[in-house]
Amino acid sequence: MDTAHPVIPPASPRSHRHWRIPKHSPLYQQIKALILDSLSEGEWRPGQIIPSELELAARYGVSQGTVRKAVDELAAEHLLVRRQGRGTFVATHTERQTRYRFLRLRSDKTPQAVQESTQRDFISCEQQPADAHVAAALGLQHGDPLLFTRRLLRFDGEPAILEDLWLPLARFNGLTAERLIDYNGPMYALYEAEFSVHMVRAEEKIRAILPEPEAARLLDVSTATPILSVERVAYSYGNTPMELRLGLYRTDTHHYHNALK
Amino acid sequence: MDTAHPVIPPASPRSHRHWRIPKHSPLYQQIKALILDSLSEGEWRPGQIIPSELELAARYGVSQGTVRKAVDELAAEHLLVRRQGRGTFVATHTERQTRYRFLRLRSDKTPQAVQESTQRDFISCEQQPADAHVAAALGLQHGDPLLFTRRLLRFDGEPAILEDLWLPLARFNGLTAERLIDYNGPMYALYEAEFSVHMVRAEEKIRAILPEPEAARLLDVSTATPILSVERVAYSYGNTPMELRLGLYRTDTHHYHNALK
DNA sequence: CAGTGGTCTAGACCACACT
DNA sequence: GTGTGGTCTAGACCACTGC
Repeated sequence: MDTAHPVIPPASPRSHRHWRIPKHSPLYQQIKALILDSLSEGEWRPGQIIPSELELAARYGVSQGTVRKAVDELAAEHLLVRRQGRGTFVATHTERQTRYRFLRLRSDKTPQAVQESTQRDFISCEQQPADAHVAAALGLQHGDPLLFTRRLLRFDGEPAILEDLWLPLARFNGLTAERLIDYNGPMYALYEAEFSVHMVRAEEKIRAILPEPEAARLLDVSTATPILSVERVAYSYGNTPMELRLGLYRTDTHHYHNALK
Repeated sequence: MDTAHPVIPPASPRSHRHWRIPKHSPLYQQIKALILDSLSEGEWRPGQIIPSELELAARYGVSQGTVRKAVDELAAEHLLVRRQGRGTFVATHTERQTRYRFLRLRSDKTPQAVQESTQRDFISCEQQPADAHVAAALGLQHGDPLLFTRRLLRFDGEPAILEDLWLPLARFNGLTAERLIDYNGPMYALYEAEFSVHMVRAEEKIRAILPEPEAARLLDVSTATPILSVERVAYSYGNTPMELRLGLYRTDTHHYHNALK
């Protein structure tokens, strides 16, 4: 087996080590970092199975327990998914369970369940240069090419979210407006399937605002109806910002649900 | 040593076990539940040290590794805090790090840091019977006695939050209005110090609203300024709801920050 | 120095899934 | 049955804290 990323000297694996481990960081953290590298470099793609714990242990020249601790943490961070008896898989946003992981808007009537019938209407979808604000949020240069999209999301037919979305074209290989136009589904699933981009985490800034006339019209409310403004930056593996969203949420019929831990 | 909660027969600890473990749930989960019991029964109070891993292992008749896994999970859930070389402690809301764990409002100017200078003005503080809404949220009977409090929080002198708060008197032993009136600090710290009530988690419903004239006046905004409405139920150890809050957050100068993982 | 949590290993066995 | 992750144990050593 090719030891692609030797943490440690090529290494008699079986016997106790008597040479010093370079005590920079714990071994399992180094293993975690190596697995993360393989993820961000695309060695294992979203949805795919990764090598078994014993294989990884052999590959990195450490014990199964050490690999286990590394994988445990990556699973806790939702980067990997363990399935007993089957193996360990690269996490996805496509499964039922994780499909709407970042969507916090709930209906006032059925506060428990996640939205079932979601309808998406594209309002516009075009290439744009980055203005100062978007460039700052996404770590780009002023004027860098973006794909801009505006969509209206309806829950059970009722307008619920008006969402603007900016994607840096340089980070989505082969993305075009046409590609998105007739896609109807969660964006994060598309990113994974078409561009091997997996969103790991996101940060939101939430405010109460009054909508512009155009937004009010689309959301089917008056301009005097307060609206929740949700600005989100989503990050991929290396803490690289990949997407900026500005969502306008109707909270007269819905609410934003947050669990504090 | 008194084995107060024997998971398993009193137990020859040293030799390998050959009797069957009743495979209801993993051993470490049972240990976790026992530790949780000791926490909710007050055997170890907030801030106090709990027995060492080896002591717990002896007490429950399991290996150190099993105790470790149980404690690891409780630490991940912020119920315990591990300190290398010192011991394991019952988590508190009083430490610098965890002081404002549930407060998500950030200044637009200094989005990173947590609020430094917070001033609290009590507006009212009185006993009340529970109405239908509060009773439902806190799992009480209609009419059960509550302590109601309204406070205005200022950040750097500027009004930022107007907060209503309901506490079930039956669950706060010896709580009186007088006790709160001249207290100036985070509520959760007071609950721990005075009533041994530790908040473990909370759930929030967030909406955009227009404020009533009275609220607008106190927050020093017009009644046409949209305000963030944050309804929070906070839970103690046994998922017991202990507190209902209704916060009105100014988001013209601040924003609600949320990290999605 | 002794005592604590933190890391690492090795090996046994269990529970589950696929074939 | 074989192979996977999940649990449990035992023991060695490391890193930190406080006496």
